[in-house]
Amino acid sequence: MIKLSKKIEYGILALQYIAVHSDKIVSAKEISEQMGIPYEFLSKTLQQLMKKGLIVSQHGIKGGYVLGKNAADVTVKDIIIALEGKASFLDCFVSSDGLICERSPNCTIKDPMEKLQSKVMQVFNNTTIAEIATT
Amino acid sequence: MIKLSKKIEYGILALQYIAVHSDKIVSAKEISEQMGIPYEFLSKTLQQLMKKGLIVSQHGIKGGYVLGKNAADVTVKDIIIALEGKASFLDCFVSSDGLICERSPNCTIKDPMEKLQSKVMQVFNNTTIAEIATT
DNA sequence: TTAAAATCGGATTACAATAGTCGGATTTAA
DNA sequence: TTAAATCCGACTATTGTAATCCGATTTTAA
Ligand code: FES
Ligand code: FES
Repeated sequence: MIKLSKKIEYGILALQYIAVHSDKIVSAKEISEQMGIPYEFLSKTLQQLMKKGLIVSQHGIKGGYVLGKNAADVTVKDIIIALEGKASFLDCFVSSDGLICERSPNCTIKDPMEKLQSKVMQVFNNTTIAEIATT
Repeated sequence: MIKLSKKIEYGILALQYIAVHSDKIVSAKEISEQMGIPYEFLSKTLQQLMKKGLIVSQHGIKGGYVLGKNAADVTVKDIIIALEGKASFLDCFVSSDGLICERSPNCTIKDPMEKLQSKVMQVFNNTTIAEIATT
């Protein structure tokens, strides 16, 4: 299905929460409770976002997370890539890893599908956490 | 993952093939062989498209499929809905079935996400089989 | 110095969706 | 009457998602 995964959903909710409460450090526990997200799963998601630099972590008691970059510079596409590694519609369109579809040489839908994909990615790339946090 | 399912991929490939060969009736077997799609799975997919009127079937020997409507009037969104029932990003955004997300009453991402979704759906709705078949 | 509260991270499990298969019934042209 | 096709339900296999478990490490503060 053309559906955003729970992980993406949680990631957006968390980033939005962190952006809204940018005056303090927020813990995974706080986000989990306030947003109704399973704690362990959320922790994993936050750790991934941290590794990609979207948020910065503070260890130890009184620790938690703050944004790693300006909310206006974090797009939904960034979040998807941070949490799922890539954002592409068809496996054969991921040119980076050496995947070659058996239809590839003379595929009849490749070009139009790539166009479609790039249009959708533009949409994802034009929606930022700042927008989501203020709307 | 934000990925089109094989079923959608096969559906697009098949519809495009049928559109290109609109001078004749094409069988599931022909599409299967020409496009490299598992026959049984493709058959199921074609039957679904038939039920939704995107293609018309002809029983018996010398049977097969032709388009059920003008190729310019069949969008990628139509195909997704025909094969997966709906096209939506988050379960809580499917207002038709009575799903209510526990965050729903005062959800902080609902509005911006709905906007995002409608933009993406516009893209899907602006790409037709006619375009895919001729590009 | 010690305890508490937090992040970190690997491994594992449970569940759901996708992808594909099988067997048989029905239709239709030759 | 036979062959080639659609039709249809049930089934299986595989993958991906979602969630959990357990322990280690870091840091603050009493
Ligand atoms: S290249 Fe794989 S379907 Fe076109
Ligand atoms: S209504 Fe479900 S996440 Fe917003």
